[in-house]
Amino acid sequence: MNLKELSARLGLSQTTVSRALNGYPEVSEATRKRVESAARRYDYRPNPGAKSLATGKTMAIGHVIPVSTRHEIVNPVFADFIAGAGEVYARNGYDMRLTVVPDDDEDHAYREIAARGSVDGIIVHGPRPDDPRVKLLTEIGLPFVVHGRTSTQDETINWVDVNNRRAFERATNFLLDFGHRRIGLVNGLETMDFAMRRRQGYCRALEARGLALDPELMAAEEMTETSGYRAARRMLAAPAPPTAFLASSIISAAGVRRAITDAGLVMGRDISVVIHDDDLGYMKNGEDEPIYTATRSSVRAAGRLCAELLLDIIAEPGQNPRHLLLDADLVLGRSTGPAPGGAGG
Amino acid sequence: MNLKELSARLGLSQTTVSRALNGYPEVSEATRKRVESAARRYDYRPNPGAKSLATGKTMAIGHVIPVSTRHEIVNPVFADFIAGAGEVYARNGYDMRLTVVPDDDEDHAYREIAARGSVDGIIVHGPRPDDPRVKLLTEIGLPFVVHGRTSTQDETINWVDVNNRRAFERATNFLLDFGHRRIGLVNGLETMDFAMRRRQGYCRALEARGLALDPELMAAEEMTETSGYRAARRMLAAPAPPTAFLASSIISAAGVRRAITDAGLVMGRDISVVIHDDDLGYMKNGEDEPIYTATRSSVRAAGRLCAELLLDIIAEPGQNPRHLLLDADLVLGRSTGPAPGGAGG
DNA sequence: AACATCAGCCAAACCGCTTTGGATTTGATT
DNA sequence: AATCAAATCCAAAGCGGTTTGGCTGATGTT
Repeated sequence: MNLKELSARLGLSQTTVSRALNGYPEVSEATRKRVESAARRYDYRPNPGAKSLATGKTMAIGHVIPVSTRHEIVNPVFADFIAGAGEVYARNGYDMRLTVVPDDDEDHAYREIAARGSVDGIIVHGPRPDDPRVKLLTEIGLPFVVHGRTSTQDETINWVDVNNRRAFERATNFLLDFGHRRIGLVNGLETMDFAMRRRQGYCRALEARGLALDPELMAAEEMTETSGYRAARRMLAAPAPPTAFLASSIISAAGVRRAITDAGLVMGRDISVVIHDDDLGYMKNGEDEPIYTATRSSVRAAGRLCAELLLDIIAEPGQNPRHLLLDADLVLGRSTGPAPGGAGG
Repeated sequence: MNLKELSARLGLSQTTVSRALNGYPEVSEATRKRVESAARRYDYRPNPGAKSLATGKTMAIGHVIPVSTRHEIVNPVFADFIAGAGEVYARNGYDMRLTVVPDDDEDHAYREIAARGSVDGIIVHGPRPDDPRVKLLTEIGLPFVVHGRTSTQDETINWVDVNNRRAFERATNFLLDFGHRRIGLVNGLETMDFAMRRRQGYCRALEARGLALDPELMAAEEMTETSGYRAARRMLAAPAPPTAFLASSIISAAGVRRAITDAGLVMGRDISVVIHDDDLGYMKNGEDEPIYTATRSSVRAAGRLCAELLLDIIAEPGQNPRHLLLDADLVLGRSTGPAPGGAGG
């Protein structure tokens, strides 16, 4: 069923039917009711291609999902982020368009998407410090929101981010207060902006207490169980092993935990662990009481916020850039305790 | 840059330029070269809306991602599945369109997608036994491939599935051969077709040896760490605890493992664990040597196969229904051993 | 009664592409 | 030289919507 048929059946012009359905005032309430009920009866849906051609809007948002070229993995937070964003799109009649791309080819993918003009806006995932995609999209003039930040051009663009530095500074201070002096950082790849900030928070807390930074206690790898395991095992095997770990995700924390168990230690008693918890649906940090002490910030909520912000920008262009800096909660779990034989807080 | 401008610049008609770019023979090689180089120079891309309007094809595939209404979780295998399918789409110039939907509203979502006609085909996720979506899509005539099976209409439709029954039957036999007699099944929700088949495989193996089925040893919940933990803890606390577990995913296995550790037992020594391993990129089952003994089948590969099959069907309609039944590998890890004090295999 | 106003509707143009049905030119054939 | 076929190219008609610029008839004003 298309517009032509529908209007023929109604004995009306296409103009009137289109206007009736799109809420224009030049149509009497009586006819509008009649048109709407007919549209429902015949299950009429405007063809999206035709509509986009006529209006210039595609009612679609593009997401580019980078796949790590090195390890063929796609970041597991995407599932939750997408779920959050998808909710918002569904509520607003928007479509989500996904492109899966090796992470060394992202620029090309964005350029491609922009040139084809098949979306009204883009959400940028996994920004690097000083990310070239930002300049690209700004030049093109395609509305976009960055999930995370890019360090340099922050003022001029729209983004939603967790206050990663603050979160890790707090987590580190928490451990320091417990008397821990050697804290192992099991971070994500520090080519990612968020991982860089987390390390900054960690370092800042240590330096504020006049503690030296030990490169042996800082790992930066993909956030997988295996990487977490390897990093923690290496640190634990060193002459001066850490008494606590700070892990960048609940998944790498699983590896950290395995290394701890392997070493014959008990988490929460012999050794403390604090994680950053993205509050993933399928990887909850416990139920009522958290398993791990954590800095927590829901990535699904971030997805929602990014999508809402983007739709808002599309609806009302020309606003000043907007930023949402979310603070992570510090939740207490059973994975932390005083440093064994430590000096105390 | 659109066709009209491009052809004006070239001093050719839109017809000729369009034909040159789409590989039609009615155009001399010389002009084709000229057109192609101009298209490249001006970075011309045909407008997808216009193209789809003119051709009737959208060059897009729809995926509906159900979100559990009960626990707000989206199945973590999607990330990998989508990565696999996305590769194939990218190679073939197709777009992926995602819709995120509460899992009690999926039918409506499919109907909506079909009515709007914004995709050339659909991949059906998470089929239930005798799933109504299959009938719906068949009626509508939209090409589709099911990831998994629906038990009843299997012969008439296209699907890609792992031989789940066989996999779990083999896994159970493996444990039985080791002398285990009480094996706890930590399954996914058995409203899912794949989970049902897994239980069937488990039961069949037990019955083949004349062993009674104990409902206390069968759990069927969402495949989260927490659910796995709860199920395993309950079973371990029972009067006659299991000496082995069969877990439906590496994530619920993490919970099983936590319950085992909590009970003061050592996995692989005191108690055995076999898992089904979807070979998720961010949740690898070890590196060289698997952590868990597992039935392994890459969900990412399944995504690739589903997409390839669907594109094939779209390109050549009217073929007989095609089925791909993938066999899972049984890989040996360090999580299994003989039943303690058991009768031996 | 003459005129302006306005609500309600419509015909036709347009969005950017593909494709049908010629038109023109070229080269070979007789 | 006349004829025919093949090779190239083009104008125009869709595809299914939205939107511009009228047109008509009823109402209100003077």
